[in-house]
Amino acid sequence: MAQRRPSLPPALSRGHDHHQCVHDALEAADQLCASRDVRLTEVRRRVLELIWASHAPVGAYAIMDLLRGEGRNAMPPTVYRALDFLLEQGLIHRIASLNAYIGCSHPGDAHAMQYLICKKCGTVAEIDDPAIDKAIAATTETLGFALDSQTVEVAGVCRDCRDATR
Amino acid sequence: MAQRRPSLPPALSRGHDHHQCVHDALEAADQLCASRDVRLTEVRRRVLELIWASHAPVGAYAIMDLLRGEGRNAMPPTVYRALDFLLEQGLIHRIASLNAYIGCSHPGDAHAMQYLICKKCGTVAEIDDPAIDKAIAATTETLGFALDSQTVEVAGVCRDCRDATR
DNA sequence: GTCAACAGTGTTATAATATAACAATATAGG
DNA sequence: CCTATATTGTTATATTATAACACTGTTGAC
Repeated sequence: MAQRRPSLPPALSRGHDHHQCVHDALEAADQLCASRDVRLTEVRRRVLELIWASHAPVGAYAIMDLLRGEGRNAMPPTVYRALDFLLEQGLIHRIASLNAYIGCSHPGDAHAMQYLICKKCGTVAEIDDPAIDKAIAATTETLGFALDSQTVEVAGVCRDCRDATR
Repeated sequence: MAQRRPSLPPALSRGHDHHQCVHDALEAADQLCASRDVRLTEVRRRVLELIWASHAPVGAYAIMDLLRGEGRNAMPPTVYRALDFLLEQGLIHRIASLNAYIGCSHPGDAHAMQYLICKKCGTVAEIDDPAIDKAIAATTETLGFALDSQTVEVAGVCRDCRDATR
């Protein structure tokens, strides 16, 4: 039974209340931007909301199409500027291997960038495993490499998708 | 003194015999392809050699320009096909965060994809740290995530570049 | 309030990376 | 040699991202 299993990140928990996810993310974004005295304008907020529409990463041009579907005359720079802002503020992350963007599940907190990417359902779950972090820090230390940032992208099949094919 | 320091991957060892690197890589590629009964054609071999020209990753279009400089009339598909072949055979890797390609330093061996990317000199060193590997395997296991492939891209400044600015 | 300074957005054009589709050629095996 | 298949050539186009400059809205000094 699901509740007996190790606790999953919301993204990997099929039955989770996603409406709550989105609500929390926007709330957190509002507060974070307020506290930093930066402006979460309408375009930026809407882009963030569209990205949070699912836990699968969304491409910049997909976002653009969604904005256009809403009657906005969005051109690439509009979208990329919003994405740049959200990236800078740590509200979203870019998944390099997919050229796509996902909402950050714990903005404001310092954290490594570690992602589990399900090849079946497309979901990307952000995890924060100190052991991975430490292992990387230890190795770079040994090699005299000054670590700035690290990204771990793990591709595979999530539990729900494995269960579904049984 | 360099010789007293922990041993570095060749890519991060400024004084290393790079001609030897290239030679070894091509030799290994020849043997690997022969043993697998696949053809390391002239284009493919030349692309591999161009990628090995440095330990910094090279973009597909840069390779194309180099081929053209040699009188070949290379178009994008030519380059991408060669890259696809080399990727399939594990002779090169793609650095997703840079959209660029580097030679694999131990083709044929099963290995994780772990890269140290120096922001100063552009060098990318492939490392193989079992601790990182294990930490990732442990976490995915816990979450019921079936691991297919993993990429670790660490950005920072390599030892030589740090030393150089002192 | 008004105006200047700056942040944000609109708009046009283009750069950089990658693939589709089909024709031509080279290679290996019968 | 000849056919099947792998490889390469060629043209066109898709996808992702940025440059450059004009316009608009917001904020703070006065």
